[in-house]
Amino acid sequence: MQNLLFDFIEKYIPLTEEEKETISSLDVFRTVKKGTVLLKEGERSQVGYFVLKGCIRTYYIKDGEEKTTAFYTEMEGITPNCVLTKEASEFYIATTEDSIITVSNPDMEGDMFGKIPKFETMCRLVSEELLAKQQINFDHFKTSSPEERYIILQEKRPDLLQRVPQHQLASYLGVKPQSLSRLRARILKKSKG
Amino acid sequence: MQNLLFDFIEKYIPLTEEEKETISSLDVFRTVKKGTVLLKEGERSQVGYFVLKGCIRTYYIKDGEEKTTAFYTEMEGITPNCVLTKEASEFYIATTEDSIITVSNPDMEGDMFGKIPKFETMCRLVSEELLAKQQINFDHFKTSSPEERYIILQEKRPDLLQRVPQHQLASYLGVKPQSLSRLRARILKKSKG
DNA sequence: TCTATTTCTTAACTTAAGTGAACGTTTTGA
DNA sequence: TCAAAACGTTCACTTAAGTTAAGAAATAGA
Repeated sequence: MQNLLFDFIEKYIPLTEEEKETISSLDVFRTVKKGTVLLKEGERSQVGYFVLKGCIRTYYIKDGEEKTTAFYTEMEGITPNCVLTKEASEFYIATTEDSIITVSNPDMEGDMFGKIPKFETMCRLVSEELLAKQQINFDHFKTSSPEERYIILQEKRPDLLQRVPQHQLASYLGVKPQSLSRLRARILKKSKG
Repeated sequence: MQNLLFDFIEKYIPLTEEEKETISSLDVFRTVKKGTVLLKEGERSQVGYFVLKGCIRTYYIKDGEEKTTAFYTEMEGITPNCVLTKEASEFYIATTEDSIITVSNPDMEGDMFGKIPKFETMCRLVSEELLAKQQINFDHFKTSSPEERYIILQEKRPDLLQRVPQHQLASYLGVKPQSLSRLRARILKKSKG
């Protein structure tokens, strides 16, 4: 499992065996059961997550309803806004499957930056890359209809359609579950002719 | 004008006079007339922008129509995805006002990281912060109606409503210009009672 | 295993956004 | 300065999403 993490890091920077030891010694791996809530609205968490296996999602509760806004699967991670702002979190984080994740906090990051300076370079590169990707994602979302978004999701992350409940997908696509059902029926009908 | 840039950087890291000299020597400031296209779809640009004064926007051309997806005003910046991926840009960047901006490329960044190591820390912090903010923004967009988005924009970035054409705002809010007109009329009617 | 709960789909109705067109206003550039 | 283009609003009509409700299917827990 550690190798998955090293592989990810080594896409950005080379690691010596010694450095791998240093990372291993941090003991960041956690096994988490499906449905576990990792962060609640209102909490002031100081930890970020990285998914090695499984899936976690972020969601809001608005007017008593869950609104799922993001899914993080293998080799994706999230540092909740509240870690940076030190304010109460606006959203929840929970696993949607039994998962293996890493849990880290700013102190550990600081440690790492001291021991492996390249590590900060990696974090910068990852952030910059995610920021740019995220912007493109948002752009596509704004310029597409729900139906187009669904079709694009089918192409880009087909696994999500299988592994995640429809009602969570719906808010991810910016519509109500009923609209997602309808929209899927519409697409199916079109493809049949 | 340079002081604006130093003030921004010093929110993240302290700068000595010598370091300020180093930054100044890079000669990154540009004065740009309203409507200037800084990046075109299909180009493989290697530069990022940071707005000191004025406003720039990113837009796509889809089905022959301009779709504006983001505005960057004072003390905001963008590194287009194509700089990182080295692929052709999907979008355009243009000024919406006469502006003063900085223009930088990865080589200059590398230079700076060598001369002022703290500079990389700042870039990491800025990216991390933007990424988290961006995520929250996207979340709010997904979980709101166009009308709610407009009202929130009125509160959060009232200047945009004044300084930017309606049809550009419309796609920024995820609707057609006609819908924005209608939606504004609807809000006005409600507030009058 | 069997029940209770959650999830997904369908349907009828309401509301709002998309579309195409018209028209007055503003901006722009020759 | 003046004509052409771009812009913003309104309207009538179409299409799709929100809402409320019901029922079937899947899931989870006792």
